[in-house]
Amino acid sequence: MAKGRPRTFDRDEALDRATMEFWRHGYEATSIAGLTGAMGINPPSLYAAFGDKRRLFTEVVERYQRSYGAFAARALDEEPTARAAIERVLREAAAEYTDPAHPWGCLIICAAVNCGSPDVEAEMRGRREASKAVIRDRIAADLDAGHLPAGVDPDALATFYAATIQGMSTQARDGAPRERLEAVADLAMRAWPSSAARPQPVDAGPSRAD
Amino acid sequence: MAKGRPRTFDRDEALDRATMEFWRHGYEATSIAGLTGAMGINPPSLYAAFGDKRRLFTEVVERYQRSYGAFAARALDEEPTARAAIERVLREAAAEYTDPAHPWGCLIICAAVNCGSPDVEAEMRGRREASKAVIRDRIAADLDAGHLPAGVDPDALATFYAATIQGMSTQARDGAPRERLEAVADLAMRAWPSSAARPQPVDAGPSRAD
DNA sequence: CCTTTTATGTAGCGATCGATACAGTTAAGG
DNA sequence: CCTTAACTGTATCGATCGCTACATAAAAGG
Repeated sequence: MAKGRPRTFDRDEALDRATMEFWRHGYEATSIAGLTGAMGINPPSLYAAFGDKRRLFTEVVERYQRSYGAFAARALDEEPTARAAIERVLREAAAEYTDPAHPWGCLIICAAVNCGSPDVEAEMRGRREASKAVIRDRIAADLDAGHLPAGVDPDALATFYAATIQGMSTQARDGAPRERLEAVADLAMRAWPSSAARPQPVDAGPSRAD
Repeated sequence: MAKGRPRTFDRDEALDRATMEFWRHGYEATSIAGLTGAMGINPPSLYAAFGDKRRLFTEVVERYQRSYGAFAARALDEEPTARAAIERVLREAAAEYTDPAHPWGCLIICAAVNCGSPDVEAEMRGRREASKAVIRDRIAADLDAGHLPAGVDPDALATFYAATIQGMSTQARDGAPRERLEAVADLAMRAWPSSAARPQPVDAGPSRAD
């Protein structure tokens, strides 16, 4: 089928290596030399297989969303209520953002903060806004179904939990361990509308899972 | 007194211009050409007055903490309780991070996320950790004074509010307006330990100021 | 005046940036 | 076998990076 000389490297593995580089250093601070070094290939192979740095980054980000970043959409889709869904998102984020198997924090949140290229910045901002919209819609659906008190503002609540997730990502980047992020998740869930109506035990640190 | 030729530009104003550049683009993405262009001077004047890019950035950051970033330490010092202090910090952050007079978000949080230089990253992380420690100490002081229920974990609570502030910074960067950040602040305050014991009215969106 | 000291503008340093030209290599189709 | 097409390694390209040498300009001290 394929005519010419076949490539001598595994495309998916090269993408994984590139993902780690972008995840660690961000879009701009990751150089072609750094990428080719990590991927074990030479520049012409990179450009032949992935187009250019910009397109490689987009492919990395889309791949990231389908793997590492899929837990949020999955929880929002599978859990029976918005509250359970968001609680699960926060708990899984605490685990995911501190996983020693890869760089800490979220690539979508971290990788294009200090970016000279406005369109890369805009693309990532668009993805963050899209994720926030999914949260908002899930809350709005529960509100329409009567699972939430009337008067709740889905936009405000979605912004709060989006901000919580982004703050957890920053904390993870700064070295906060999983248990501490889980404590953040617990505290954030106390802002949930219905929870104000029924008293809760005072926070006594993260719930131990062992 | 001063011997040689006096400089023809205002050092403080040049620092302000440099601050805006670093604030907008971050440490690495801000070039010497961009800095000198914004400051209205030539490279030799920059190096004579500020040392190099690294030292100029540190001076910018210290100046930032004494001006734009001083509201947090001020609130934590002036308010009678940790709760009032943190609530004020969040409210002032909502205003500060969305002020149209300067770039959105917090320079300490934003400016060295994608950074090839580990020591710049470490310096900024150190400043974030120091700010979090101030919050923790304020909470611990209230706990010791009996203003908070026993069992409260000052570290967990401080991490939560630090994450909230960092999330608000990211939301501001992404264009969230002040009122939405104030709604985030209101929701975050519902995680305050003592608030769980007394029911609160359900969130009905940001409190209108008009 | 003249010397000393500092700031300024021009012009360019070596290094690195993202991206390629080119020749050589390895496969499939005929 | 021969042509065609694709991939690979070397060796760059022009542009930009942070930074500075150098000559000139403008002040104070003598």
